[in-house]
Amino acid sequence: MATGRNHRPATSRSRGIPDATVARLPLYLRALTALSERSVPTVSSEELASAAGVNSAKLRKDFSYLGSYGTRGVGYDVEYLVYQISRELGLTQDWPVVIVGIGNLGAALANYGGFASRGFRVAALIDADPAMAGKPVAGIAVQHSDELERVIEENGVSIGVIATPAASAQPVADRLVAAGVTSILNFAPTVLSVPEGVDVRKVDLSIELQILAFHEQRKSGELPDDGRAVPGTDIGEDAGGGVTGSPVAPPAASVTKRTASAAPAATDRRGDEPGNDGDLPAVMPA
Amino acid sequence: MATGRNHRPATSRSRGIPDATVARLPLYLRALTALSERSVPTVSSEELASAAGVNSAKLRKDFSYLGSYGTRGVGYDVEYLVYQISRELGLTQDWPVVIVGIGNLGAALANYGGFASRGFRVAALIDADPAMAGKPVAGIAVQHSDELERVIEENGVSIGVIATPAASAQPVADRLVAAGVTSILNFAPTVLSVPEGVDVRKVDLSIELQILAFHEQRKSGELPDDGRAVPGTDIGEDAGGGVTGSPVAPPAASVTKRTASAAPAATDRRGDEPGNDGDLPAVMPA
DNA sequence: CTATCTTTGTGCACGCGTTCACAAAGACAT
DNA sequence: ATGTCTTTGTGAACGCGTGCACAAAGATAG
Ligand SMILES: NC(=O)c1ccc[n+]([C@@H]2O[C@H](COP(=O)([O-])OP(=O)(O)OC[C@H]3O[C@@H](n4cnc5c(N)ncnc54)[C@H](O)[C@@H]3O)[C@@H](O)[C@H]2O)c1
Ligand SMILES: NC(=O)c1ccc[n+]([C@@H]2O[C@H](COP(=O)([O-])OP(=O)(O)OC[C@H]3O[C@@H](n4cnc5c(N)ncnc54)[C@H](O)[C@@H]3O)[C@@H](O)[C@H]2O)c1
Repeated sequence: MATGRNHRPATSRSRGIPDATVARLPLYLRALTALSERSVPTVSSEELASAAGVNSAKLRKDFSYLGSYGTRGVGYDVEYLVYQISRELGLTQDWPVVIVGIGNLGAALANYGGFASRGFRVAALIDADPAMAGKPVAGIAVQHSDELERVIEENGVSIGVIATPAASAQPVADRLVAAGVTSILNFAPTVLSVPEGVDVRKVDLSIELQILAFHEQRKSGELPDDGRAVPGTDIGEDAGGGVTGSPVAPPAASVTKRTASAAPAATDRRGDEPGNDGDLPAVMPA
Repeated sequence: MATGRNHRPATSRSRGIPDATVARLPLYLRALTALSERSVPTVSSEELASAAGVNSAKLRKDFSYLGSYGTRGVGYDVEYLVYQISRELGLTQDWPVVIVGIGNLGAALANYGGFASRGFRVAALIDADPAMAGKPVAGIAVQHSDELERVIEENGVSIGVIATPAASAQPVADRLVAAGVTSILNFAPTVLSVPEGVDVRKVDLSIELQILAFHEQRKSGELPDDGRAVPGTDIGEDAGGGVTGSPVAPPAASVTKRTASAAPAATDRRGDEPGNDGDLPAVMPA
């Protein structure tokens, strides 16, 4: 999921390419680029789908939204398809990008080669720390936040990347938008509020890990139901596991007659067995 | 959101929580944690939904999968909900994690505080470069790849993070899986092939930017070649981004009578309008 | 030109996810 | 108790995305 979006007609897609398809185009493009470098002239939907890690029917349907670029009995012309997808994604033009917040992550992003190779050009690196100003990162001198608006306007930047601490993300986003940016890639763990017409996509490592943890818990616990899954991973016993600290207070009655509703909660759970309300020592958040 | 699903029969979710909901739980948890720190006792679905950037009806339905933890006429008990969601996500236990590939990105990840704050503990940092061995990154000494299997087994690691170059990703994934890892977060731009039962989530900056570029292109009104102009979105934008270079080579008839189909492609495109922002997952299962 | 084989393009059905809308639960006042 | 007001929990409708299955297009061989 991308962002904390709120605007969205929902029934607005009257002609465009489905969002799900757009999200896969870069995947196909990557696979096609690899084929192109090996001078492979054509590929079947089956081969390409396999390389991209998707279902071949899905791939064909995706391409059908772009038009009929394949040849029955043969497959797709690699070079031609690379061009068509690039064009559709808007990669046939140069996209200047600004990265705001040149800390650990921002610096890594600035050094990332995947930028330039796809038509994205780092127009500027911005940081609020005066001590950073002038320092070269990835061959580009970091500029102070004061330069933000000027840089955006002078370079016609429409895409901004936020890699500042969470607390600064919204203010930075506001400035980016005010200066003309209409697309933001946010790495800070916060929900950004932006005006209609501005796209925000977010990348949150913490969320990804939590999703993995959820599934991991099911695997080890083996109980699909309500979960008081128990540790003891399948693999070699976990020494490190176990209860460490106890940042979070156990359920317990914190307010009102919560105590009552804690047990009765079993009344609604679908197929699960009652009497659980499992209470394990809590370890976590902050 | 969570769209492309591959393994995980989808139907196997039996009485489980929908994937889309699982993906949002961390979002709710973050918002709730913030409220908790401000000692707010209860929240209504409306308030919390707003803080998490989602629709209130969706939030209520999401919570309904966990059970009936709200009180009509009042809302949800913050502390209680924090605990329930943490438990459901498996955050009440400690998850040791290994990061493989301590380069620009790997080092940034190692320094990321969002790890520990959610119950994830960096058990080890692994890199193939002998020169890196022993060097401390984020307070932890980097270990050579040879130690990979031992570290995983000794710590009962079940979650691995790959931050190596694309070419090394698959081999690293194979070793992780062979050693017992069953969940992988992949930052390398490659499709990983893993056995059934192993979850892989990927984060690809390049793909995110390309998706943004797609929408950005629509906003600026011109659909190169085949498509004609589209009504401007809203924000009086300045066609941001001056067209500079042309990263991608033009079509050119490379095979057969391709030249003909270039124009006729207009036959299928219907009319559409922009405005929609795909809320697809920034990260998809792979 | 006809037959056969390959692979695309897509109609169709199905299931997940989103959203609306409202009955009912409970808080609170009288 | 009874009534009013607030907010949850969820039934139901709907749209999107997925994947099957196959007719048709085109290549290729005879
Ligand atoms: N490091 C990671 O792997 C990682 C992973 C996921 C998310 N994040 C998130 O990314 C963000 C950055 O992480 P980091 O590890 O690089 O942090 P960091 O502290 O190393 O860097 C933050 C940088 O932002 C600058 N900054 C602060 N306020 C600013 C402002 N208003 N304008 C411009 N610059 C400003 C600071 O000077 C600093 O250089 C954080 O929100 C973090 O939660 C980081
Ligand atoms: N830097 C970014 O912002 C960014 C963004 C998106 C994706 N990525 C991807 O993340 C990966 C890492 O990027 P980076 O900028 O940190 O690269 P990098 O070259 O700085 O670091 C890669 C590290 O991996 C190590 N390595 C190589 N092969 C290995 C192996 N087989 N086992 C263990 N370690 C090995 C190298 O020694 C090096 O330290 C790349 O695949 C890149 O495409 C990076």
